[in-house]
Amino acid sequence: MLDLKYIRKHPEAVRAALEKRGAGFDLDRLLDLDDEWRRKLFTVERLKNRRNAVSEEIARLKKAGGPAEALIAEMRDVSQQIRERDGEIRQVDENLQALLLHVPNVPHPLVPFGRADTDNKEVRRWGGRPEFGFEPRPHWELGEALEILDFTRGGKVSGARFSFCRGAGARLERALINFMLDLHTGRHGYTELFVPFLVNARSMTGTGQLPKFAADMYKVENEDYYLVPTAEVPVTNFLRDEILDGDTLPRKYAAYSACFRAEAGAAGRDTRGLIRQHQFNKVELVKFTRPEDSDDELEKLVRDAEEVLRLLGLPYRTVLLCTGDLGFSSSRTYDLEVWMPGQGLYREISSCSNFTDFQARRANIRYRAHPRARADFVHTLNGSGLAVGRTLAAVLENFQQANGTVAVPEVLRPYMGGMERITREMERITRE
RNA sequence: GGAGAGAUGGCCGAGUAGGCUGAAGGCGCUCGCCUGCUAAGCGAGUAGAUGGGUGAAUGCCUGUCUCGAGGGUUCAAAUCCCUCUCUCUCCGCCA
Repeated sequence: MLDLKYIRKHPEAVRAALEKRGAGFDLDRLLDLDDEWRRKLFTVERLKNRRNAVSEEIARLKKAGGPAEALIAEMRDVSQQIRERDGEIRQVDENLQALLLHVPNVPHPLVPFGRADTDNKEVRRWGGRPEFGFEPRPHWELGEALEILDFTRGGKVSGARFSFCRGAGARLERALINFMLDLHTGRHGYTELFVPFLVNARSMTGTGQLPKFAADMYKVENEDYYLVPTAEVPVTNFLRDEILDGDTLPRKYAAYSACFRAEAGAAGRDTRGLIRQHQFNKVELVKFTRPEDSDDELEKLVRDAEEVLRLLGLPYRTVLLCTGDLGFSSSRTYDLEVWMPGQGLYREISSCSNFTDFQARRANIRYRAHPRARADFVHTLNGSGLAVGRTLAAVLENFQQANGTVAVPEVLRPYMGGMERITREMERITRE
C-alpha cells in the first residue's frame, strides 16, 4: 500500500498516477476520511491526556490519605466520553485502512503510458524462430499423441483446467523444475526455499492478493487457509514483520511451488493445453533490496529469468508493461514471452516486477542501513523463473520433429537420465 | 484430538496483594576514552507506531497508543476476568 502521509502531502501526484493506470479510485473519499480521523484523534487525545494527569493526581492523593472522590467522579465521566469517541475513531480508521488497501502502486517514471497490452514496449528479442519442414502442432496435440499429457483424465479426476503428466512428460516437468532451481541457486546466487502451499489471510494481504482479488484464489473451507497462487506469497511473507540487517541485502530466494488459481473471469480463454490451468508449477525468484538498489536488481532479475530460456534454446521477447497493463502491486514489470510455434504467437512465461515499498509496507518488512539507523521499508521484487507448465509446452512445440517425437534440449538431458528424444512410450508391464 | 506450561524492547530476561515500570538487569549495537596490536576495561547512548507544533534540513518540542491479539472490570491494568492465536512439553494419531 501507499504511505498515507505521502498521499496526504501529494494528493495530485497520486491522482495522476491512478489516472495513468486507468484505475477508477475515489481519492477524495480517502482524503476526507483521513481528515476526519485526524480531527477526532486530536480531541480524544486531549481527553486521554487529562485522564492520565488526573490518575496520577488520584494516586498521590490516596497515598497521602486525601479526598479523591470528586476527581474520581469526574474521571468516570471522562472515561465514558473516551470510550465513545474511541469507538467512532475506530470506525473511521477501519474504513480508511480498508480503502487504503485498495489503492494500487504508483507506476515507475520509466513505465510507458498505455491503456492495454497492445501499448506494451518490446525491449529485446532473442533466438530465431525455428523453421519446420512441416506444419508445427500445438503442444496439446503432441502431448496427447505421445501419451505424456492427459487432459481427459484430468477432467475426470478433477475438472476442467486440470491435467496429468505421464511417463517422460512427468519426468520432463520434474527436470525443468530441477534445472531451474539448480541454475538460480548454483549460478545466480539465490537461496532455495521450500514453502507452505497454504497460507493465511495476513500473508495474502501482505503481497496484495487480498482484499481486492479474493475471487481469483482458492480458500479452504472453515479455515484461514488459502492455496498459494504463486510462491511469491509465502516467500515474501517469509520475512514479514522483521527488521533486516542492511548488510544482508539484497536477499535473494528461489522457490518451487505448485500454484493454484481460480481463473475467475477467464471462461472460454485458453481452454486447450497447459496454458491456463487451475494448478501449475512455477519456480519463483524473490528479492529484498535497499530502495536505491531495486531498479538495478530488477534488470538483473529479468536477466536471470531470461537465462533459463536461453539455455533451453527457446526464442523469446522481453516486454515492458505499460501503465494500463501493470499489476496492482507493481511499480514496473517486464514480461518474458516465449515463442509458441504450434500456436504462432508469443506467450507470457515470466513476469518480473519491482514492487518498491508497496508490499514491504503491507507486510511490514524493514531494514536498518546502519545499526543505529531508523528502520525503513525494503523494496521487494519477484519474477517467474519460470512458469514450468508453459515452459514444458514451449519445449514440446519448439523441439517437435516431423515424426511427432520431441527432442530433449541439451541442458535437460542430465535431468532426464540421458534421454535425447521423447517418443511414444507404452505402459510398462511387469511380469513375475 | 487430550493434559500442562508459556507469549515482555534487536536478542535474552526481571516484573502478579492494580497506580511513581514504556518497562530492572544482561547481551548486542553506536559514539567517546583507554590500549604498541588484539582481547579486556571505562563512560554515554540505544523500542515501535501515530497525532499536533516547529525548522531549509539530518531534526527538535509535545501528546497518544503499544508488554501475543481482541474484549471486559476499574478513576487507573504488563499486572485481575473472558475469548482467540501461536509456541513448547507429555499422551494419542499419523507421512
